[in-house]
Amino acid sequence: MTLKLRFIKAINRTRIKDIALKANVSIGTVDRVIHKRGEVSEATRDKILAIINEMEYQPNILASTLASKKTFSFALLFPEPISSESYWNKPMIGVRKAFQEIQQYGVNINIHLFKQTDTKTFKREAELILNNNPEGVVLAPFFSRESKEFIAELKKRDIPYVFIDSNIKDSDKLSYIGQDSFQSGTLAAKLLDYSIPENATILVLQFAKEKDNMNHLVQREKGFYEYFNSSSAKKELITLEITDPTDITCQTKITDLLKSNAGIKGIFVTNSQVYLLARLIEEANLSGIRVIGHDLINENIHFLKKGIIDFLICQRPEEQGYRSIITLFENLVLKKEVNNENYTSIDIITKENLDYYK
Amino acid sequence: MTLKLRFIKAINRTRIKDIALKANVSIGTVDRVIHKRGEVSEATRDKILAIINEMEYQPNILASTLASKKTFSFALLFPEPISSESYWNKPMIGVRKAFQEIQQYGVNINIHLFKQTDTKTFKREAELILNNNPEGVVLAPFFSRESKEFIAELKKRDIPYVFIDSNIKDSDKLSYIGQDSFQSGTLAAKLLDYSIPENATILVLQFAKEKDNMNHLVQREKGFYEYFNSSSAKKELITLEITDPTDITCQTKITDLLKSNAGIKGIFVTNSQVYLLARLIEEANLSGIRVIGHDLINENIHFLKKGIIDFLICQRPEEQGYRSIITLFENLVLKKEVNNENYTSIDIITKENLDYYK
DNA sequence: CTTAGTGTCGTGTACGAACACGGAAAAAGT
DNA sequence: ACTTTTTCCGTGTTCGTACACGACACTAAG
Repeated sequence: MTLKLRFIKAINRTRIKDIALKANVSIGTVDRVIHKRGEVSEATRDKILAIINEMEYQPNILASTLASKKTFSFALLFPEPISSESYWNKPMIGVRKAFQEIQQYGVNINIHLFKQTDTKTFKREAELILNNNPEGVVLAPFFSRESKEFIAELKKRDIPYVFIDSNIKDSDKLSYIGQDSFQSGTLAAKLLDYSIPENATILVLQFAKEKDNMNHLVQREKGFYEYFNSSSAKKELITLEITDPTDITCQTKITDLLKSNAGIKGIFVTNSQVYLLARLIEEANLSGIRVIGHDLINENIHFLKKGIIDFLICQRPEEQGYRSIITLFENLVLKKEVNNENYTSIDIITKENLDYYK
Repeated sequence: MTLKLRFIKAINRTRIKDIALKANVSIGTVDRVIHKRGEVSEATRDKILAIINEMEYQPNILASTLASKKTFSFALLFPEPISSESYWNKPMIGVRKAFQEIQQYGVNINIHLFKQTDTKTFKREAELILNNNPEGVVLAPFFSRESKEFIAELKKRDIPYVFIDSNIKDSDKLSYIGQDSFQSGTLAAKLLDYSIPENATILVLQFAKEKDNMNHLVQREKGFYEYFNSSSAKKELITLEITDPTDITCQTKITDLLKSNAGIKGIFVTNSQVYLLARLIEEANLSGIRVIGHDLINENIHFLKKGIIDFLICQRPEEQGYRSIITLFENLVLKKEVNNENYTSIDIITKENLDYYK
């Protein structure tokens, strides 16, 4: 049995000439119709359009971008990574990969970084971007108010923008690339619920220092509680907020709680700093506690392999970076329709499947 | 703060002319060197190569494929899907997506399907492929002996081939795209181990009728047992092989076992037909049993949503199909190096994160 | 010394689309 | 009726690369 996918190139090759011939006009005229450059009488335009339609003509993008000297400039507005191990390095990897693939098409990418603790740097970089007048923008709308000002200006200039990591509703965005934090919280809840005995206690740990994605943390927590509210699972929940996880008094506070309350069989850390907790557990030599946290960063991987962290819930930051650029590319260069919302998968990672998420 | 990714197009534009000028030769000569077409004296060739190297010249693939009238023909050799819901439809989706993206580059894809129950159809289709003399081949080496004959011939003709779904070791393949079945079994074991109380019993169900991926099933089972052998988990395991899951006597056999043995708190089905078991559980109105199976097919999704199936372990068949084609493309058209082994991630899917795996 | 053969290399055209330029025809102004 | 403006359309060149064709020099055979 043999199937074939229909192949266009050979047909496409002299397509425009064919159209011109059929319509009894010159190639230039067909050209003007395709590019909506006016300067064509309605009668001939309609005739040509009909023929184009009938022949199912599709332009050859290779030749098109080759001939048009037009170059596209994309701007990126990301938080500056705190360290070389930090979360925001990962989307950048995807961005670079995307760049490698599409630079042939004349796409240029300018990267702008702002400090997560300083709205002024955000404003300054946003203005720099506007000065460059790029064809498209990818931004992490970290500061809500400043982001809204920025996208208002982008909208005025008809520059499409893609949100990454967090979303702003009702904003005429081209697309949103990111994860559903609420569901990721619910998922964490289910895993913990399944993993520990009935009537055990769960500790929810909120490390609040790293302001990275504040909104996400809240959503995750909400999702987590929502699971236990709406299910029949009998678990007791304790919440603990640690403002400075590197502070020793805070650390002993956690250790003391764990030692004094033997009923705690599961711990949920709402952000990527679960490795700090894992370190405490290791030092205190505690066992029998299921630990779940977020993000595939090296410190976490270390404790996942050791078996101290049981589950990591991850988004795919590299893929998000990649997709954000590709989305702009598809819309602007290839002139395709793109999805308005693009949730990346919520991955569950354990020691066993870790190797296959790289 | 502003970073820039280096942008090549503007430089590339007149690159070849520059090289020709610097080497004091004609464009045609530079051309011959780049395409290794001989016909160039060693002295000039070395001189040109040095300059090319120094200038870090990279050809513009757009222009290249545009100019070369060469078309690439890829052949696919897949098992025929048993039904429209069957597993082997999914890689095809990815193949079609890849085709959409790369047909611009002059790539044509011929799809050949064989019957999973009939080695003769495999041989016949393999021969049809050889007659077409394609530039590259993607195959699922379903029948070991026949596959080896086939790839021996491909090797003789210097046609690169990519394995999908299962692998043949030491075969000079261009790449393998698929999952690690053993690890997926280990992962299933861990999830079940975590999800049920100590000292409970686990039932391993082997539906053997669908011969789909026999080797995979064995590997999965091995991985599953390996987990319990090497860990301190105290669980009793029962294995049951069902030759015909649609047969009523077999079905009652399962139901009776579950009813009589209340210690069974977890069930592992080694293939995608876990929905058959779920149906039985629903009909018998049993509860408190954790069920884990494989593959994101519609029937399984149905019971996952209902909460009867707790976990599905999935490979990404669409991505596998997509990647297999893209790998050939990158190697043959873009002349890139490609990975020799390409394990796709082993995803854990629950009711909670289901929506983000599409 | 001529001629055929071989090894080198330069020139010209093509791939499919984009767009500038300028010419012809039609419409508007004087 | 003649000029000017506007509308419409054909021609020619370009993008960066591939490759056919033929030119030229050099060697070996006659």
